Amino acid sequence: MVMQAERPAMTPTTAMTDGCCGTVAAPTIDDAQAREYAGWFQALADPTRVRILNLLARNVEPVCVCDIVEQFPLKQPAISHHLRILRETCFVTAERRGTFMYYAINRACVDAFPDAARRIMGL
Amino acid sequence: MVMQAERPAMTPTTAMTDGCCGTVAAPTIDDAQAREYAGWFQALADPTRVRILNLLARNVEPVCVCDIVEQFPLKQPAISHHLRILRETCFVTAERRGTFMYYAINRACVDAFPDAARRIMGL
DNA sequence: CTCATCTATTGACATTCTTCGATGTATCGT
DNA sequence: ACGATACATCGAAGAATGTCAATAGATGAG
Repeated sequence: MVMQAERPAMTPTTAMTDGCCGTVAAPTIDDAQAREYAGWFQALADPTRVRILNLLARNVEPVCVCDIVEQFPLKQPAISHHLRILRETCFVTAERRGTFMYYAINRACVDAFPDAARRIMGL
Repeated sequence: MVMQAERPAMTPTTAMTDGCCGTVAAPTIDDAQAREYAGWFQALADPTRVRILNLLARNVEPVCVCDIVEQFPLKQPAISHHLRILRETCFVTAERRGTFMYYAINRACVDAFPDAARRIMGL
């Protein structure tokens, strides 16, 4: 007969669940919430979107698409695509002025961002 | 002859660059740094990884892979894959104890995370 | 050494993402 | 109404990602 390898003891924590070889605190984030957070991170998981958001953060006044396109080596449809993703995750807002679309950072959403990090990683 | 549409005036900001129709502050994050930040966000852009990180954050003591596998509806190779991504982005650390691998949150890296958000979005 | 256990890696497959060119839509000026 | 400009959307190609089954590597017991 072969013995199961012994695991060192662990200090107790709250909200325990039985593990295959010990006792471990389960995650506090359910799958739905994890998907939401992952979606937010996903929106920032592209260098172009990071830089677009940084550009908008540095401009108090909204910025039009043509001005954004000029700052990147990408064509207008690609920039528009990235702006849409940032809009759909509420990181930026869009506003029409004549034929121009003006994008601005959405402080309400961006300021709430660190809370997610805190809830996930317990910062 | 067709006139170019007029754009409303914008308030001056620092570090100006000429835009197609106005003046806009350029991003302060270069492409290399944006790629690094995007890589960090990419590592968190999956619900399973978010929950794994949350699980590890809630356990002061390192947790072995089998205990992690038990908390998710995924097979061990998939969990191992996610752990590797979290390890390569320095969010977690790994340590061997016998045949078991123990994973723990990497506070040094996680605590530095909000700084990135601040640098990008000027929080 | 040999076997059993725990974890990592590989290969394959489906899905999603990024980008582009082409086209559609909205708005303004004439 | 017409044409021009600014932006969004569509369709497609190539790359990257997530998952599993199968396999390989590492470690400890006997």
